[in-house]
Amino acid sequence: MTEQELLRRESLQKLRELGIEPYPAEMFDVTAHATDIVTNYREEVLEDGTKNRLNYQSVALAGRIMATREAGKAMFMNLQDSSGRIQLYLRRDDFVEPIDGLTASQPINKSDGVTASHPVTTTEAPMFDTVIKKLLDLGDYVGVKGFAFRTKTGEVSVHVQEFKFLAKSLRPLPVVKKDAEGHIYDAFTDPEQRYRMRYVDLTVNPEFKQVFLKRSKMIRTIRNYLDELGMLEVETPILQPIHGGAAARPFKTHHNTLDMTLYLRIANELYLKRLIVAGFDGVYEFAKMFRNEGMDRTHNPEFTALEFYVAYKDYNWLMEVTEILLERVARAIHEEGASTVQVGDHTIEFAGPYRRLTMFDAIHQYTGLNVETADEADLRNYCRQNHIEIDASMGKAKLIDEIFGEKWKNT
RNA sequence: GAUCCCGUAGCUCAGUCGGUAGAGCACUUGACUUUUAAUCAAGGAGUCAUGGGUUCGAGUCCCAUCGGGAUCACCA
Repeated sequence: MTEQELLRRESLQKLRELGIEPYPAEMFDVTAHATDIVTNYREEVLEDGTKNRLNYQSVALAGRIMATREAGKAMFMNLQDSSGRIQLYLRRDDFVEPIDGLTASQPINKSDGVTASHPVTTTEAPMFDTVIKKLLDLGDYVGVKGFAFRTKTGEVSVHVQEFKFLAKSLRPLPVVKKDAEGHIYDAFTDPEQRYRMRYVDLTVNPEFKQVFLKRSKMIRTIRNYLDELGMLEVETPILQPIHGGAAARPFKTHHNTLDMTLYLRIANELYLKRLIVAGFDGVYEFAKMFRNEGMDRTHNPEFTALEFYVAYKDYNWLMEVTEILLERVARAIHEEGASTVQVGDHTIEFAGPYRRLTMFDAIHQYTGLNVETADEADLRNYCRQNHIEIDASMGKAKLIDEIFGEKWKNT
């Protein structure tokens, strides 16, 4: 264990000795979220200059402590909950109640110069001095109760009156800091770490939650549309005795009771088609597929695919459905319902109608090659000249497919 | 699968010509009652991915292995 992990276990132990449960089982009733308060907090300035706080005067928030700043007998923290971050303000004077088992720390001997505006108390504040200042670590889950206000530097904050541990964090979190100009320090950027420890990535880079939210919206939009078209959502076998429906290397496993080899599906196509044969007019499935092949950022050994199959329709119908589906998905992931998506320097318009052309026309238009009049030898020649890999087994149709794949899909 | 690059403190990184292992943040101790990359003072923290080689001496040079990244090929 690292030094920090040992220290955190020590603070855990000390909390328990003080009778403070670091992992309470009872519910903490959350009544507000960080972003709502920051966005909607209101206050008015009265004629005599005093401020009147208008809302969020009794709130309870829960989240993780991501940063602390000590300022003498006050303390600032950043609390991060599912909505975002908000600053907490804690004052020593608010935590003067004794704690069983925690006796006299050093008396405060700075009481000589007490001023009226800052009534420094000589009372002990064990909750503040020991528990919050010493035994709290970055990353701890806490619940706080208090009221919203605006600090003199203008930041909407929560003045904490009650502080409770909800779950002590035993491992240090990468600390990402951002300065006033937006420069990011100590960013958690290692792609390996980010992919394998998504829970850490999402904690310290919460903006990536957007990816999860958008994915969920996309799936829900597709599901709603296909349901609207009268299709039935189904689930088909993942463990298959014969891995059909695609050409890919499968993961292999063994069923003990049946004593037989099974494969994780590489496709669900054949089972969906059987359901059409069985009499359903339309079926679809969001299906995890498993392919035991080379992987990179865009090729996951377990990836999710959507397939749908319908009876009595044709490709014209499918083109229309595809247009509508893609446009709906594009609009769904934008707050303002935009149908365009920015990819690098390109803006892609997902709203239909899309240009429609045949495979032959597409090839002709983008390569000048007329595959309709060309014979097999012509096609082979073209492939050789354009460095398209082919082999002797390929016939005319396959050669056209290869040319299309190389020249059109990449355009 | 091919080529190139990377692996040093919890995090992000520096480390010159081969000569005692460095910085910021995080952590520990202390000061500070509206701070915000808080600040100030002091301190602790490392099997330099692993194994081998060259050398008086290797984080540094060479070889191998492992892990990762980028590009290309293939696939979705």
